[in-house]
Amino acid sequence: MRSAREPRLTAKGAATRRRIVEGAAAEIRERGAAATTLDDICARTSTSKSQIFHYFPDGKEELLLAVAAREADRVLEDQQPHLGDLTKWEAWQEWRDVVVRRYEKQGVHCALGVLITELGRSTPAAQTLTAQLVERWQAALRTGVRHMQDAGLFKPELDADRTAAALLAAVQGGVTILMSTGRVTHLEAALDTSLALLRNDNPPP
Amino acid sequence: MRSAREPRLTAKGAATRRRIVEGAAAEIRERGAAATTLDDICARTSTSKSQIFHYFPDGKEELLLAVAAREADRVLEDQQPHLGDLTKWEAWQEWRDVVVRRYEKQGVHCALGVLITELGRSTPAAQTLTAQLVERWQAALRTGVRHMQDAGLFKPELDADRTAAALLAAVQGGVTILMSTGRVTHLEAALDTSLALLRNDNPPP
DNA sequence: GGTAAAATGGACCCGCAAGTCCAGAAGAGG
DNA sequence: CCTCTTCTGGACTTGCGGGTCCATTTTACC
Repeated sequence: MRSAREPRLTAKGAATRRRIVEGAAAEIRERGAAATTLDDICARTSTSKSQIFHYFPDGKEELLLAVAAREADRVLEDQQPHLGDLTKWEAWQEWRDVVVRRYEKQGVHCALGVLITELGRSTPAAQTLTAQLVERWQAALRTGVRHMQDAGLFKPELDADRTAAALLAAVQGGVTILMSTGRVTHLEAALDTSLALLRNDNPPP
Repeated sequence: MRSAREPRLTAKGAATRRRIVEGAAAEIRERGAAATTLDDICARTSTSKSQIFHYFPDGKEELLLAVAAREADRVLEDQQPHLGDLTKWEAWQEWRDVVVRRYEKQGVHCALGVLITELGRSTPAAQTLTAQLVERWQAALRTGVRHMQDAGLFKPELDADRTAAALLAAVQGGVTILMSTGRVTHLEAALDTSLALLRNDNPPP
């Protein structure tokens, strides 16, 4: 992905760049993307604005995009290994628990949620990023649904893609409400209800 | 709700105030709350900043809050009469259709979604407003679930509040993904899946 | 019609935050 | 060591946007 025309980074440079992205992510989690200034990020990361523009020539937008990309990866990583191995009931339950715990712990401080909603609509690059995250996440769930169908644990008539979409929406809705109200109950209810559907539709043995 | 200490509004004044709120809502729908400036609103509504501060002495925050309150009411109104009369299967289906159509039409331009996510976390007043909307919406759904239980159409063991929470999360998640991607498929999948659960759990006649 | 309150226009102020610049320090590589 | 590149600090510029002020017009009401 990295263009060959960019200046090569030395070890120190790469470390600084990483520090900036980390610090920016933390700041955004705490205060929101719009409320986070470059000076805040400089203060937190012990850098100066010249570094920010050195590593992110297009300024704030480029930095925010880098943060968003990193957080998107992290969202999926944090659900592993369960998300990649949804082959039996226990795995689904564990996945559900991991998701709930992750967001319960993060509470209202969800950098990705902030970025999607504050920056998602504004730039095409951010929209693409969001769309890719949705697609990757949904694909993992879809694969899980298919595994269960192959194992005879989910009804074969089930539309795997649609089911994955519904699960993803359940998570997303629960998280959105969590971010607004600070309560994790909706996320739990949404996930449990969705999983209950799959259980009750369980084909007879 | 209106304090007695505020200056009394004349007919013209009330009209101007309304115009400002409408214009602000429209602008926010199109560009987001953070990107909307008071000058934008002035230009669109043919007013000057002095009027904004005349009608909203606390400035932008107060105006945004007024917009959010109005949009919150509107969200619920737009779901009527179906949301208030969820007493049979057809009503649920009609409600589902209304919700999908409403957001399909609005597309990514959801002022409330924007406000909840961009302003919800920042101020206590906004958080309260959001919490109230969630509670009112969920209460309506909960009442519907109870009606169905009383009529023997939903299982009596169902937790009405939890079910309502799951439905609300489904809508919210679908809308969030709609706002990010422009596609209504997740909203449909989430709602249909949730309703299917209730149908399949249908107690035997 | 007179007067007090409300409504309006628009110039103005001010601070903040994004972005620029350049000089100098720290590394890499021979 | 010499030199070229990368990295860093921090002062500076600039524009934008929220908020203020006051003079003027319009409306309400007796």
